[in-house]
Amino acid sequence: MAITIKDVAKAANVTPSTVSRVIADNPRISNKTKRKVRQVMEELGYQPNYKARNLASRTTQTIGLVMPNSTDQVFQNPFFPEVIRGISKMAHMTEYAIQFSTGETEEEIYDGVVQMVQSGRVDGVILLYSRMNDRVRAFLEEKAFPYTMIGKPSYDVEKISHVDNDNFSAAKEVTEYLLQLGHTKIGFVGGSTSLMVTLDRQQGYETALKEAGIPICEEYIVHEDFLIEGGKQAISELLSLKETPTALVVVDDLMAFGIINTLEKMGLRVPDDISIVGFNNLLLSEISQPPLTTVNINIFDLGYHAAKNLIEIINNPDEPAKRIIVPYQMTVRGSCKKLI
Amino acid sequence: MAITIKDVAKAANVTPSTVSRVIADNPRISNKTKRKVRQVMEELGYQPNYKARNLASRTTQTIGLVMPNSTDQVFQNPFFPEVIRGISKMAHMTEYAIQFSTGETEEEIYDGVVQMVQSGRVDGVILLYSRMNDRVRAFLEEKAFPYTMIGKPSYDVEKISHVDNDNFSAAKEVTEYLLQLGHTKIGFVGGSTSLMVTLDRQQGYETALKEAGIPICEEYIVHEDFLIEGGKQAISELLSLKETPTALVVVDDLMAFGIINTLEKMGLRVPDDISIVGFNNLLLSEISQPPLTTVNINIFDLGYHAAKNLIEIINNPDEPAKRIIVPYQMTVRGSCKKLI
DNA sequence: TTGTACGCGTTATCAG
DNA sequence: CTGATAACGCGTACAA
Repeated sequence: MAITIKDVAKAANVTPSTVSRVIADNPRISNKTKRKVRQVMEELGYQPNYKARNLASRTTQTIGLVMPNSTDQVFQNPFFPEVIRGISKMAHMTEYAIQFSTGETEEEIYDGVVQMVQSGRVDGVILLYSRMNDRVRAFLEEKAFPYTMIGKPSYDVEKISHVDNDNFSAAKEVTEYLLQLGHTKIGFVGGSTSLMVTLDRQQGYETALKEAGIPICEEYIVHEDFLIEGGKQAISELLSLKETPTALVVVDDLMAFGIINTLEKMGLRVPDDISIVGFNNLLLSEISQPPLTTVNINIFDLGYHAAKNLIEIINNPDEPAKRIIVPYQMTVRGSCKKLI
Repeated sequence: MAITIKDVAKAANVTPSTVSRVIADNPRISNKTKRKVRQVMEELGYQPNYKARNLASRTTQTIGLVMPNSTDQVFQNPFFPEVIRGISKMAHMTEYAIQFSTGETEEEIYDGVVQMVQSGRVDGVILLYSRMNDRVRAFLEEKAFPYTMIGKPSYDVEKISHVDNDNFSAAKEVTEYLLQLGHTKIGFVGGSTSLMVTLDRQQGYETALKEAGIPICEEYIVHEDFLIEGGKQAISELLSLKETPTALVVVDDLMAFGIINTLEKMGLRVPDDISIVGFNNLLLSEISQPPLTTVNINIFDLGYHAAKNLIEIINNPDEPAKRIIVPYQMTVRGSCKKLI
């Protein structure tokens, strides 16, 4: 049996409650007592028992992470390790533990979150995505359980704290960049249309075209659920058009890789035959062939601020919702070329 | 206040202990009572409180995951999402939760694990790596705390359950493949020499050469801690030799990408000027230019079996240690060429 | 500034 | 088969 608060109390000639107060650094305990108790704790190698602590204090000091479903390849995106690294950083600083939702299908994940929340395994939850008609979010909302998300909420944007990039502006900016290079036949390759990030970027893309007086061509806009495979699929659709685009805005670097690969198999070259802009700035984007012009969305910061946000919500449930916009940087490399 | 076991007991006209037994599906409770209690639980929407449950039962039903330190880029390796997916699968099936160690530096991680273990946040731990002189392992060992690891233990191989590939044979096989293609000047690019996976693969490489009667050239063996950056570094070292190798065995696909990128910048082509074999078979390896010949190590299975292993250990601490070897497949693609 | 007494929601032990 | 009763280890009003 590990050593408990009672053992410490006995050894320090005080009562358990005093020890408890020392742990909490209660100001009403004399420094002398604190010193003595702490010394005893040190000597005995005492570690508070979280199971008991949590029961008594009704908190867990842990935050739950919810991923999109892992059956699709989304999960293999280096995006996730990187957000988690950001979350982990903040969690460590604030002494929160991190718990993962398990489950592969949407159904399983939903059940997992319900379980996690109802049984009191976590104090709050971060959704690592934002999509329309999300049952998980609906559940959290209904329970009024503390949560935040990475991405723009699909409704009640003002009512819930979240962390996001300005995806509209980012997409508009890259599209304008392609316009400046002389491209007018610009395509857009998005992910699932239920993801907010797809919608925002598409709007930015469309707005840039409109402002340039270029009509939007529906055929130039395709959506794919998977990343690498989706990229392959997308480009074959686009190339089957009578007038093929000369440039593409692609919402994920992995998707862009899929596209570039397919193009090369067909004997087409990037950027000579077609220009491509991606999003995310993965480690690989710099060394790919050609190096990818992309938008660095600062994934680490997204995670870091999401964790910070959530912890604030947990500690202060009645504060107004906060929206954190993490800046992005367009990173010009070698996958775009002036149209001659 | 959520609804507790007492509420259920009252509504079902039984005592809390009976309800508890129904939850545990105790065989000594009559089916009639079980049915009644279960119905009441349903009606009231009762969910067991894990905080209390864990305190009373002295377990947590959660397993802890320990990563190598995240300051290096290792963490951006798609390897991790994939192992975690495997672990998550098994965890979900067995109703275990997953907790993550936080912390960036080795020191922080160590402290995090100590905390996790001492305060009773987890029932067992999976080390997602295996290295020499690992303080974390030493700690677990000393505490006799249930744990398993992915990779070969650096000592007491027979005494601890673990999940691994046969990295020796895999490396030997790919080296032999290069020999068959006519290469004799074959280099080896490994990760940190403190990682068991590096050592095993290096031995496989060396054994293949020895068996072919080719002397091992120390200069052809380089080690780098980082992945992509390391690849860049490694290749510039190798190219500075008077006699440069014509083929390389590289322990990680990401490293291979770094190498290929650097070569291309220098005007050298893979596989025309130099052949390369990687390890891991990431999603990207298939679509990279050229597509990478690599070893598929079945990362998902590694995670899946590690979780299974750990749970068995937790439930049966005295069983002998088990070693699970996950099969690998060499996947020939386009990054190797016959030497003329 | 410290001690007392009780509660947190379950499980486990011992009767019956 | 079921019911009391006592842990599990800690936090916290209330009292002193």
